[in-house]
This record gives sequence, C-alpha cells and structure tokens, in this order.
Amino acid sequence: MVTMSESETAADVPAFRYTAAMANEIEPRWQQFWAENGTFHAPNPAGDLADPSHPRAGAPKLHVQDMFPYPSGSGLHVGHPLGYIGTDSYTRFKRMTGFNVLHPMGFDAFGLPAEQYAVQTGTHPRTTTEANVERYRGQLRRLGMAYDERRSFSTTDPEYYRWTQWIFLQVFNSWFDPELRRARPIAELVTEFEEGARTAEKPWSEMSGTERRELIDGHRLAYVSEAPVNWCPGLGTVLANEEVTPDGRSERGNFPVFKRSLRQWKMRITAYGDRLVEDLDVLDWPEPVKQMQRFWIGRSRGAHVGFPMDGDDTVQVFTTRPDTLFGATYMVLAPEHELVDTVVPGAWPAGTKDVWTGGHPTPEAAVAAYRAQAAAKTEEERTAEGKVKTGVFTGAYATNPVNGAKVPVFIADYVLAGYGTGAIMAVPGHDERDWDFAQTFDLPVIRTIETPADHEGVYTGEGAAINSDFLNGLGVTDAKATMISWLEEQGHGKGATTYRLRDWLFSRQRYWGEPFPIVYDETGLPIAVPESMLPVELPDVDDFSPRTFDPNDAESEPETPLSRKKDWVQVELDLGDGLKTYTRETNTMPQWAGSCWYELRYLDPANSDKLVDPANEAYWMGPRGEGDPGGVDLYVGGVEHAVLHLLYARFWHKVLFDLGHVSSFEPFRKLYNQGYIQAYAYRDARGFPVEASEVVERDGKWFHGDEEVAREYGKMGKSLRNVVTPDEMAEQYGADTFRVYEMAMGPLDASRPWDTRAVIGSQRFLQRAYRLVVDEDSGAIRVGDTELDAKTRRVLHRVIDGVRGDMEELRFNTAIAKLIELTNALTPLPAVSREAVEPLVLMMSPFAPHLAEELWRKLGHDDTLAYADFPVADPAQLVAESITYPVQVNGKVKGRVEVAPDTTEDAVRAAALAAVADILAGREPRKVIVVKGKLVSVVV
RNA sequence: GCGGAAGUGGCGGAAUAGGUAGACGCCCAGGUCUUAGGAACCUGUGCUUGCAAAAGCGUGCGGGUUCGAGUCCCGCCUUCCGCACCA
Repeated sequence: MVTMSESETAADVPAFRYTAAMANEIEPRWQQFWAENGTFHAPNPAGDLADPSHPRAGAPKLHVQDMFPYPSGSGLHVGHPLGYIGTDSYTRFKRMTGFNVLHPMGFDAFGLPAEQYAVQTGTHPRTTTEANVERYRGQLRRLGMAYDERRSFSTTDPEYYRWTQWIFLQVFNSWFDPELRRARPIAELVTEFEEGARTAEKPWSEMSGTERRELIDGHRLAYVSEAPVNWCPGLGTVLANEEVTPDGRSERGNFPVFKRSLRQWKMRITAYGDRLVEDLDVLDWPEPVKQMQRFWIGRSRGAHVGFPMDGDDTVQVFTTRPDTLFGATYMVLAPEHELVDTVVPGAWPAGTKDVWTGGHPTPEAAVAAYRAQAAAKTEEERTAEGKVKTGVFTGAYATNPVNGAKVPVFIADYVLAGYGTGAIMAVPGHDERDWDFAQTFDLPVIRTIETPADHEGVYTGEGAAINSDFLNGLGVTDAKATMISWLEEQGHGKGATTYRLRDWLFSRQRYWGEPFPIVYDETGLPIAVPESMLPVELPDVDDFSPRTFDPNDAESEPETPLSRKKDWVQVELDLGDGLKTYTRETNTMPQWAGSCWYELRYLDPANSDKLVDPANEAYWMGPRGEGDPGGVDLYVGGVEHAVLHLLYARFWHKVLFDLGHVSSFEPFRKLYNQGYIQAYAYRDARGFPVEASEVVERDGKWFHGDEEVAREYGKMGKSLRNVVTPDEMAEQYGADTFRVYEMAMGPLDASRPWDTRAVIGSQRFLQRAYRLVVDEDSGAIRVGDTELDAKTRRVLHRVIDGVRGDMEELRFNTAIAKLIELTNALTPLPAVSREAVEPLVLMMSPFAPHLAEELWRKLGHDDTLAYADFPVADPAQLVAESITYPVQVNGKVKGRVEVAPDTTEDAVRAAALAAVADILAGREPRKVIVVKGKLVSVVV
C-alpha cells in the first residue's frame, strides 16, 4: 500500500524530519554496524567464545531467552515478535546497567508443515526449512534484535541434533533408582544384578544373555513397549496423550485418534512425577502455569488394595480413600480390564437383580455386549453422556478384605482402564459417581463417615469414621493412615501414589525428525549406536510421507518413511562382536525433542566435545546457592506451552542433572507468559472474510467499498485475511516506531487487538524526540550545554527513577509513557539542554535502538550506546519542591493547599481547614485526617 | 461441573502500599501554518445538566468495612483460558 502522504506531500516535509524514509535509511545502517562490530557478542568464561577483553567479561550475568519459533512458510506477523521485542528491550536495558547479557535466538525447525509441503510438492523439507529460517532471520534482523548471532542454530542442524541424539542415549543408558530418587547409569544396575545386590525373579547367573538384556531394558528411562497408544490413521502416526484433544482427535489436522496396542518408544517421565511436582515450588513461574502442570501430573496418594475373587485371582484397586473401605459395597472394573474374561461365571448367580444383567441370559453375553458397546464409543461419546452411568454385572463376587463381605463385581465405562489399576472399590455413600451408579443399579449404601442428620444423598465432606470397626471415631486423615498400616500388616495392600501423567510416547512415524541412534540385532532388542558414530544423519528419501490411511481405519498399521529406505535400514557395524548386520530404528523423534534442551546449547553452541562446557553452564545457568534451581533467568513465551514443552524440558534437564552433566536442576528459573496480539477480521454478507486493511469505519459500522461487513475478533492469519507483517510496518513507519508501538500498547502479559491506525502515535513521539536534537529544516544540532531549569530537572529525574523501576518489572508501556512525558516537557523549552536530552536518548534506546544510536552519534559520541550507563536518578531531585494536598470534606475533594515538603502535620491541617473554611461554614470538624504527602480528609 | 485469569471513557490502557480515577496514546472537535491538509504543531476531550461558575453521577451488578474502596470482605453476572467420570 502506498500512502498518499508519502507521494504527494513529500515536497512539504522538512528535509530533516524523522520520517519512515529516514528510519529506513538509519536502521539498516546501524544493523550493519552492530553486525560488523559484534556489538552484541556475549563473552563466555571458557572455550572459543571466551573474550577477557570484552567490556562485560566477568560481569554479573543475565540469561534471557525467548521460546524459539517454528519457522513457518508464511513468515512472521506482527503478533509473533511481541515477546521478542520485550526481551530485546529488557536485555538492552540490563546490558546498560552492567550485566553480561546472553540473549540468543534459534529455530525449532523439525516439524510437520515442512514435511507436508514436501509430500505435496516434492521439495525436500531441508530446502523449505532453510529458506524459512533465512526469511525469519531477515525479519528479525530488520527489527533490530540484539542477538549474539554466533549462538544461533536450528534444531535440524546435524551438529545440533547430534547432541539431541546424545541426550537420548543418556536417557536410554539410565535407570531411575526409586530409593535415591534419581537417574543412575544403567551400568550400575547391571553391577547390582551381577553382585546380587538386586534380584529378579530368576537368578542373574541362570539367565541367558537375551533374558538379561530384556531385564535391563525394562528398567531404562527410554524403552520400547507394546502398549496402548494413540494411533492416528489420518496422519499415519502415533501421538502423545498431550497431542490428542479432549474429544479424541489429533491436535494437528483434527483427525480421529484410536487407542491401539503398538510397539513404540517411551520415556519414563512418570519416574520423575514427584520431583516435577515438588520442584514447581521453587520456580518463579506464573501460578496458573504451575497449577496446570500440577494438574497434568495429577499426583494422588492413597492405597492399593487387593480384593480376592472366587478362585485364585485378586483384583487390585487404587483408592484415595482407604478410610472408607468398610463402605465398599461393590466393585467396578474397566471394560478393558484383563481379569474380566477369567472371572465371568457360566450363569447368573442366585440373587442377581434384573437391572444388573442388561437383559442378557448369561454373564458372558452381557459382558461381551457391554464391551462391544463401550469399544464402539469414542472418548467423546463416553464422556458426553455425562453422569448417566452404564454398566453390567459380571456374575462374579469379590471379598472385601476388611470385613469378608461378598461384593458384586461390575464392569462400567466410568472406570478408566488407563488410570490407577483400572479397577475401583465403590463407596456409594461418599463418592458421587459411585452413588449415581448405585442408584441406577439398586446397590446398597453404607455410610462410613458421620453424615450430618439433615443430609440426603452422597456425602463427600469430612467427618468421623462410623460403621468401620477399628477406625470408628477417627478423622479422615487418621483413618487413612490407620487403614494403610492395617492393610500392610495383613498383606491386603499398601500405601500407593498414582499419577495422571503417563510415560511419554517418544516415537513418531515421520520423516522430518531426529533419527534414533538405535539399531537392532537378531534378538530384536535395541542397541545404542556408539557416541563416536553420532550424528546418525537423516538420509535422503524419495517419499517423505508415512503411509496414511482412511482416517477412520482403526485397524491400519503404521509404516514409517525411513523403513522404505532399505539400504539405510540395513547397516554393517562393529559394535564389539565383529562386523555384523544390524537393522536401524526407523521411527523419528517427536518435534518436542529439539526444544527440550536448546537453552543449554546456546551457552556453548560450537563445542564439539561436550553438550556444554561445565564452566559455561555453571556461569550462565548454575544455582545461586543452596536450594536454588538455577536455570535461565527469564524465559518468555506463550502460555500454550504451559504443559507439553515445559514439562518435557524439565524432565530432560533433571536427567542431565542426575547424570552430572549440568549443575542446575531446573531449566527455567523464571517464566513469563506474554500476551497475544489479535486482530479484527471482517466478513461480507456471504460470510467470506474480506481484506481487513481495506475496511473503513463509518458511523460505528464497517464497510468494504460500499458493502457493509460484519466485524469479528480473532487470531491473525491468512484465512481471516487480517495479517499485518512487521515488514510492512518497518517500511511504512520504521522498525523503531513499530517496536515502540508494540511495547507501548499495553502490558506485555496482556492480549490486545492490533490497531494499525494507532501506530502513528509512536511515530510522533520519535519525531518529537528527533526534533529535540536536530533542526528539521537545517539539520543542525540544536542541543546546547545550557542548564536545565529546576522544575524540568525534577521532571527528568522523576522520569529516570520511574523508567528504571518500570524496566526492571517489564512494565514497558508505562516506561514509554514516562519517556513521552519527558519529551513533551522538553519540547516547549526555548533551549534544548544536553543535560536532559542525553538521558532521554539513552532511556529510549532499548525501545528505539536505531534512532537512539543515530542521535547518540549526533550528540558527539563515537561509539555504540549499547554499553553506556543507563541514567541514574539523583535522589535529591526526587524531593518535590512543594506538595499539593487535596482536601476532602466527607470524602469529596473540596479544595487544595500547596505547602513545602517539610511542612509539619499541624500546619498542613491548619492550612487545609482554612482552604475549606467556606465549605465548612462554621461547622466543627469531627475528625481531621492528614495523610503525609497524600491528602487531608475532613469529617463533619 | 472443577480450577485459574479478567471486567475502568468511543478504543488500547494508567493508578506499584486503602489516599486527587482516567497517566500515555488512538479516535474525535476547534485552531495555527497553508493553494490544499489526510503532514506537523497548539488547544479541548469520562458522562449528565449549565452561557458560565458550578453541581450531580461514575471503575460489570448488589451489599459491607472505612474519614476515604478501581484496590479489602461477602454474594452474584459476564468473558477468556485450562481440565473434564482420574477412583
């Protein structure tokens, strides 16, 4: 879009006015200066990035990081860089206050879109990805980001994913010691078995080599298992639980997802459940994010209890309320529970109620029908039916171990196979779901918690135990503990903790991901590729797509793209037993893998011997003392990563910590969620989006041409035709104006609508600031060494003080408001004083770095201001010359008095009463309150 | 249903410790300069009444505490986010 103001009025614009055209001359020049001079290189304490001569070498450090982007084909829109500009402004400020600042940027470049594009066009994903990364780099550079470009990488760089694979091997070669609550090298486990310190069902000495390997493999933190997973035929891949929506579809692509038992790689994140929950307490994270993680991990404490069945079987249940065991009047198994088949008798036992049978002649028929019905339902249907409980009697009875009572065993889909043991004891008196089920199936209720007399129905509150033999009279907490001790003594159960969190499904049937550093021998058991052979490079293939299927074909089988590359899959290696043929793992890692540890690689990006030099890790991320987690000092990104990325990254970091590779036990000390920039979109009468930039407002309605259109509010995107790019903002206003606008429009953590029209306000501010230094007509420098008048000087120092405070707290919007106030205060002054202008320029520089550098140069400095000292307020100037007290009478402001700051309270009171004397009209004040420095309140 | 965040002018937002509500910016109106202004600059701008001085009202709604409440307490409403039979 060509603005008319540019073309038609150019002749009238003074030659030295700060315009978009001037910004577009200034900005690339300074970007080049910074790049050529390595202005933003941050020195490491050790290795190839060490630089003892650097002005910040050995200074206190600050590691600030953004959640790096996936470089999509459509480039950045104005919403994407919001957080980046925020961290750039913050780190520029902190650098000027003396910190050695690490603020890097990289690219999360493995992922589905490049692969899908490759499938459609045949373009290699690497080609697409590299082009997109270059585009992103260009866009970010154009915004003047102060990154240390030597530390930038893509997760797709073989030299990067070499270390992703190396970490995978660390995980693979470890096991979790529950006693020490930490990961240990797998070799130590082998030793324990060899020496008999640890025993399996079969003595180690009697086991075959394969049996030993299977035993060990079963303890690894990365393991292959045949287990129910989320199979998505439409995508041709399996998905992690976290990638499946609540209605049972894929987060990407919205295809149906089916539970299938398949052999897949998993990571034993559940072993870290306790530490992942507990360590949240020491993190400086937004409470909602911690809450989401706590909920996702879903730790609950309770007990496993065995209910013996007729015959030899015992059903294990998990309960958080062992104190209510005496009230268990029936049991429920998940329809998929493995014991269902073995417990079903040939005929309905005596006393079977009609509602229990579902109208079927035999238990076998009833169970089969119910299972078929449950299997046919999607997760969505199962939960959509809400509280209507369905189920059927299995015909079997179990024995309540605490009192020997026979209780009927049902199957019902309100019990989930995937949680706890997939079986429950039902206590209808004190559990809402069990109550509902008991009502439907006419089952008895026994109260075991004293229930208020007037209470009807289920009671889930606290109370003393009743009808519970040795528990009677105990409160809930004591009753739980007593029951668990009893169960453990009697051998009927023991205290237990379960998690909602499942082990992390780690393999994907895709091409564009990190290959596993794993081969298989003739036993079919996995073998680690030696570290010396890393990276296992992703081979080129002809066909990038996994085999996809009819999205509803639940019985289809995954087929990976790499499996078709036969000459790659079969590999000759000498792994210690001479040259042998091995088969490569053909799954690839999920997209999360690369982002699980990138914060570490920024610290030492070119280190070819180690993931990161311990000296560099300790400096940038090490703990600050006992109990301190260490980690990135400030990590900024969207709240959408509250669970997945942040949980996986914490898990890997803890494994690396346990194995001694890092000194911090958390990756991100402080987390900050920036808001989203959204935008209005407009639809015509047919409901089609029209180009938002062409819509005009008239009389509170919106028109596209002559047609009235409807406005809506949502994400910026191609499909809504409301995209605004930073490139066009830079072109029309300059990058500095764009940066100032994004930071001024609201608090960083709030979401707000984009409004291109309002950008002009930021442009005017920069223009006024430029005008303070440079005469618009002649280009002459206007700044002189005249002293500031006392009043303006106080304004200056008040602003300096306020801006410093705002910057520390990331309150950029109010910092900019204060800078505008200062600029507006200087504008009408007859002489422009260096005393005020230099601090103004320095304080503007985090937001408008190009303009600030340009003005700094014009003010006579010959080097970058990036390492200049940020202004410090003179405390003497912060004391007001006089204080104006508003005077309230009965809570309403009725007058004002201006007094010297050191006026005594009595004098203020007297002056205030005099000021409102006519309002009081002779009435005697009942009370006079003087709040020092604030106001006077008179009550009559 | 459970958990969390948030509701302030026409709009984005400010008020950091209970103390002058609306900083700063956009829009809008009037003006200066000008052939012109859709540039820049200046002035005004919460709502109602009023020529004005001024008065009344005002931070989602209803109560409460207080000399004083956007801020604290109780009860609601609305919006957004997360979870959703987790035993």
